Amino acid sequence: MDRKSATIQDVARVAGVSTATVSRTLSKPSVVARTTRDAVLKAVADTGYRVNATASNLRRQRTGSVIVLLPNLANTFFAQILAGLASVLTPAGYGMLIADTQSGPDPDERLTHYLASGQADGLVVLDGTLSPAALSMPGRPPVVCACEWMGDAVPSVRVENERGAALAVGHLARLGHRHIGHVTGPGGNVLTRTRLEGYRAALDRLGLPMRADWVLEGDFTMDSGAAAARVWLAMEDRPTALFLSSDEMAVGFMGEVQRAGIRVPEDVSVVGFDNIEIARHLSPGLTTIRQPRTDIGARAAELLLGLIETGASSAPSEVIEVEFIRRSSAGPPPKGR
Amino acid sequence: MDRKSATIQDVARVAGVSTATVSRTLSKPSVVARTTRDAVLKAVADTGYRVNATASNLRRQRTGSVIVLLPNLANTFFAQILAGLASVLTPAGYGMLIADTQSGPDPDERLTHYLASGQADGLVVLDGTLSPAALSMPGRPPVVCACEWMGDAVPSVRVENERGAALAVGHLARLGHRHIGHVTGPGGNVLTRTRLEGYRAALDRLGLPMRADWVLEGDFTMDSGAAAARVWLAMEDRPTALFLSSDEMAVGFMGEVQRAGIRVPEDVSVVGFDNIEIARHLSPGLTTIRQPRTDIGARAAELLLGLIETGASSAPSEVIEVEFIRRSSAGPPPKGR
DNA sequence: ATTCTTCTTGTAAACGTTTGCAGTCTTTGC
DNA sequence: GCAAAGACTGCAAACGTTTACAAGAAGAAT
Repeated sequence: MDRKSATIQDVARVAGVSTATVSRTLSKPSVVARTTRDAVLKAVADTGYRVNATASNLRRQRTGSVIVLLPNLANTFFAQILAGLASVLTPAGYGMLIADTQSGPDPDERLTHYLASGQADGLVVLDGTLSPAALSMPGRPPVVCACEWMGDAVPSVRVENERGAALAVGHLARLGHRHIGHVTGPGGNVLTRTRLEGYRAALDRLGLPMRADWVLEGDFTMDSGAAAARVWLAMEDRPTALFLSSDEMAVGFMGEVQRAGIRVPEDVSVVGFDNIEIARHLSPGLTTIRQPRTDIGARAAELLLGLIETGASSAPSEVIEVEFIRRSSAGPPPKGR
Repeated sequence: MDRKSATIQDVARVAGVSTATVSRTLSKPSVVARTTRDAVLKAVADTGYRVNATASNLRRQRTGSVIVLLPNLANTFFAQILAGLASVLTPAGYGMLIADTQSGPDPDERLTHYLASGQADGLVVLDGTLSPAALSMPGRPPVVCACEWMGDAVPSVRVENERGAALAVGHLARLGHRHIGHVTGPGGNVLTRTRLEGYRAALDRLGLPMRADWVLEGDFTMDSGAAAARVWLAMEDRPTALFLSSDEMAVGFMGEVQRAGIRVPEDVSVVGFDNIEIARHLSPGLTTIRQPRTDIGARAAELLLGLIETGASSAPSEVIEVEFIRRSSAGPPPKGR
């Protein structure tokens, strides 16, 4: 193998054919004759030729990569979705460019920037707080949302958020709880709204009261879970169980109340959402709603590749099933409640 | 703005200059006259021109991206390093391609593949189990290791692992522990070796016994921490304190012993390594050694960019400070020990 | 006035592919 | 035996930049 890697010209020379034939052998082998095909493949092997992706992309007017826009890379949740995305994109020959929407000043502007920059053949948006308005640009590359979503303009892959919330509340009710609180995600987030709605609807169906002061505002982070715990601790009339809109918040909540001497689930029951890896390693194990994050990523990638190949700009969204995971953080309410 | 984005030709025409001048205005403005420069910049603004990275890369014989090889994307630890890498690479105009070494069959082969593929201007390796032999290829792009390292052939960014271990053991000893165990990382890993060595040396300096059966084998995961806990629970003569080579293992360990009714730190003291986000949210808060992961990523990226720009193939490695974080998972040993 | 710098700009040749078009050579149908 | 169809292959023109080289203009030095 040479210092400089072989080009298609080298292969053509060695095989005694034109570069066109080499290119065709590699991209659509069916159109080239058996014997020449073999000769070319041998020459490819001999020279150690690898197609230069940059040149190929330039000629084919594509970039060979997709951009993933996410709010925060340093978050388990997104990392696993990334893994799912990568599992599809890499084999398909697409690179995955990561962009953190939080690091810059104006997230919306960054979205517009990436759409216009022509740096990518498609975008995956994991940050539902971005404004759909930015997407009105003509001739923009296809976009897919994963987990969160932005109206109906953009195809998305999401889970059954309402049903997840209903499962959580139903489990608590079945254990005997009649005072069930909720800790939400950040305001304005679709997940926040949908899960809150699921919680509300489930209480309604079960004939249980929903008290406004039992709905605490969080933002999906552990810190906000801990903050909610402090609010809960200070309450006069505490709910005996809480459904938290994310496992991270549940972790923060449990840690904080436990450090205050409260026992879970004897004194308070907790149900989370996500089933992050740590959930089963806590003490007690965290009862939660599983979202298959790797699958979500993989499906989103497939959806996007479909859009890219067909040139279509819209596609049906997908909803993936959630699963109730029973562990030990939720139990019967304390006596007398 | 047109449907098809403007090319350098369009800008040249609008500004009434040649494409060469446009290119120069954008890359080294100093060589073009003030007045023409302004005209070009105005034309750029008017046409909404953005340079086509693919064409630019082809001409400049580079790819504009670096590949990050990591063992497991779905891991908090790496995600945060990625964030650090991205914070430097993105502003510098480099894309970041993620490759999971575990997903394929032979990790070493994948390293070789990426080195030879010419898909990237440089590589960041986060998986120290790869073999340095793969790097002997001539004319390969520069490589930098982060966290882990591979002999002296490859420049790396790492933390003071031995000192970290010594801090952990020192703290436990100061609390009065004389029976200090250790849970290691996976065999063959440099971090495993170095931290084990730090643990051993610290015990030695303190005149404390080191018993082979108190050194348990783990692999940095929560599961392996839980497994170590089961081994510890079954011991006749248990150490009163453990230093675990990663926080994830400490989480797994604490959860498992707590579920068995053991209290931390009253019955057993625990110190981890990494200071992952959850450490302060556990109950009790996890005492640990902080590694600044975002910094590690950022430094590694800078090191790599340096190598790429200068064309050098080696550079001095960097060692970043660790910090002892005292929380509540380590306390005095039980009476009588 | 002539030659030499110093600045600034344009010309045109790459970079390594892919692909429409046209040409050659077989094969087939009549 | 000839025309038509089919199967392969090569030619050459893109794709959108960057940059070595040359050339022109304007001032400086002789």
